[in-house]
Amino acid sequence: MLTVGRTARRFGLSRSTLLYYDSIGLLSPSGRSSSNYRLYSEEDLRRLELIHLYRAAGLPLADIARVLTAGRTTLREQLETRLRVLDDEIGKLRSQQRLIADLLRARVALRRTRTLDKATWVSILRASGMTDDDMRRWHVEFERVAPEAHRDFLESLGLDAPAVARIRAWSRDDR
Amino acid sequence: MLTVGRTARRFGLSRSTLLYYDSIGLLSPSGRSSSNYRLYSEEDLRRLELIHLYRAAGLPLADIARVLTAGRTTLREQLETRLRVLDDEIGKLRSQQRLIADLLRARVALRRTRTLDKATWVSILRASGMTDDDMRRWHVEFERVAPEAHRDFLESLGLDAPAVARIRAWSRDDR
DNA sequence: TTGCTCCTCACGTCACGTGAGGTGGC
DNA sequence: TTGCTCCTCACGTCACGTGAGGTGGC
Repeated sequence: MLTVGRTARRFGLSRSTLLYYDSIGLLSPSGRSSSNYRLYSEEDLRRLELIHLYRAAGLPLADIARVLTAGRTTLREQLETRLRVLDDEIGKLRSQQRLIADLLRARVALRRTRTLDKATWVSILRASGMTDDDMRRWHVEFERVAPEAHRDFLESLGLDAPAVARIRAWSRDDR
Repeated sequence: MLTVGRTARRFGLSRSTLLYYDSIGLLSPSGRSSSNYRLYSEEDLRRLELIHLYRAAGLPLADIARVLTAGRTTLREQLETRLRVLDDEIGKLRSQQRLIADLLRARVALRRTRTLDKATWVSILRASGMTDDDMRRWHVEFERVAPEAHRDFLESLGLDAPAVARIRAWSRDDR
């Protein structure tokens, strides 16, 4: 029977983590000492071992609780779901990386040319998740609310007068 | 001058996001209508554009606030820092993926052999970040507190009696 | 007596989302 | 009058970390 501190140290966890697990009912030590200290049994430790393992896989505590009471099928499902979520999360972080790379490169370009070019701008928007439709809506709104600023912006991208005019007309087009 | 809802829609943000930015002083609309509606000016929108961009790069709002008042050097630093943090985060998620892959493969193996083998177990522990020292400490504690369970566990990994005895002796060795 | 570990609240975190209850504008 | 948008609180989220104030054990 181990106290909180010892149990925590053995698993490389903090005491407050174990207190938290107790408070949410995920892992309540099966005993208490005469002085009301939490005492973790071998079975508690086996349970904690599993919790620790699934946490290392990034499963939320609520899912872990479910897995521990339900069977292997649930575990497999949760792990497969987590695998997909991880793919997603990594994808998002990757796009943040690409965006930052673009921004840093754009700043280098900006040092040379004093301005962003259209390709860089568009790539930045795309990297942040903007679709063609989003961009269209963005132009339309920009043109509708602040046409001068819109023109100013388009020119700042290095577009020539006809190109600016074309985009603005397209932005005013209904639908 | 745009209201909150319109501004939010234009940027694909939620109203509550803008209310939050206002509450923490990151972006306070420069005007209010007669009926106390928030009114965002063109300058506000330009500021929001930058905030949105940096958020898409994953910068925390506190850092964005700093970047907006400080200069390009700060921006560059923050972006480079963020790039390193992203490397780290992606690395962690990748190791979670590897761990899950191991767990799923282990379950397949388990279906065939009714047990985990040592290599799989060790790879799982490694994937979850355990070092040799951690493992050694783990064995020592296990042996110290629950020698029978320790033996049981070692045997469950498919180790033969001499191997189990060797590991247990090593676990009792001082230091 | 001095540390060390333990106990139980209770608040803070980060970036919002979600009501609750109520008031203007078309 | 009916929607729609707006307003200001205030609480919830996720997994803990960090005191605050106090009590056992070696």
